Amino acid sequence: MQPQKEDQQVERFRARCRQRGLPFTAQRRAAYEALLARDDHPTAEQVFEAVRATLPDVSRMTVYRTLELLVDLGLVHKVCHPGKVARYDCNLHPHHHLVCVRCNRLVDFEEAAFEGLPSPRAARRLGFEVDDYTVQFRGVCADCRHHGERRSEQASRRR
Amino acid sequence: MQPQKEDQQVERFRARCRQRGLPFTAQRRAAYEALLARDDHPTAEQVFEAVRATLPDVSRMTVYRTLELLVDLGLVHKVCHPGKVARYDCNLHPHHHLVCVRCNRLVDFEEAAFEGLPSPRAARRLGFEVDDYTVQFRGVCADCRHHGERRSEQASRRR
DNA sequence: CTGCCTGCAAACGATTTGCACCAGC
DNA sequence: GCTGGTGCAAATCGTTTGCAGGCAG
Repeated sequence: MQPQKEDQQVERFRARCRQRGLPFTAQRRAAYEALLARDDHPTAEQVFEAVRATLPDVSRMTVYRTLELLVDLGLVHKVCHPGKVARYDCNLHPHHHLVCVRCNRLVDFEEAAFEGLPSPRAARRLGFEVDDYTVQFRGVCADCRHHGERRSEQASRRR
Repeated sequence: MQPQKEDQQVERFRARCRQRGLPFTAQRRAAYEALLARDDHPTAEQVFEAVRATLPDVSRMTVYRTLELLVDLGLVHKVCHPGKVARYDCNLHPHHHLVCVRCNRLVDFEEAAFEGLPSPRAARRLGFEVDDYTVQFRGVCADCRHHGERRSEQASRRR
């Protein structure tokens, strides 16, 4: 992600905090920046490790709470995936997922063919107000097809 | 789900166990039947409670293990959702999801408009072999729009 | 008979909660 | 100064593991 784009996003975070009357602290800034610096879907623990590089005394708890705040503010998505540890994604661009049913790996991709799907009628009927969508393709990744790899939490790696 | 359909599915489970040289036990049968009896996405704990009705001495562990076995055999899907407890789905029909970003509720729906999407080119490139897909619509459910409900594990209720 | 299954109890690991202190605004 | 944030430690809760005895094939 380009540096100026990141700054812009941090600014938006600051603004949203203001709007809600919430303090914009150094810890919050650092947590969001750490997340923006990655293009995968880190766990809270991974973000915590990254924030430590800047703020050695930060508490794991603050990172957990900040990530939830970001989700609340709509600046970050909690990734839907079959593992059990929460994973966060700062990429709000519409994009899709390949999920390996063997090892739970989750890989992003964008493809024009899946842009512009209509909002489902069922959503109206069920009272849902739809914001966006993601297509999840279930399958088996290359590694698992070759070796017989088993389920693991190493769901998403660097690109 | 119609009773004869269920029987058929249980038979398939038995056959798959045979194929793999695994015993087909009363506990395994009961766990699968309990799952088939529901049309939502129960947690292991919920399945455990249901199995108890039939087999009062069953262990929670056996249920956990059976559910994983079913996933392995491809008879059950582990649902991708933003909560932390595992949820299982015996409905292998292609269907889609509405996910509430506030309360994490997850609702199934089928709609013709989303049938027959092409297999993504990106999958080939990334070495994925795609079996099927689900479209996940992110949004806010009726309850959350009206009351200010907060995130909870009560992600999926009965239909 | 043998291997896998079962049930139990203890271990684990991610996340949450309660609380005293501190810092933005 | 007041409100909410932070960091710590303890608690929670779903899930996993190790193991002794039991059952399906």
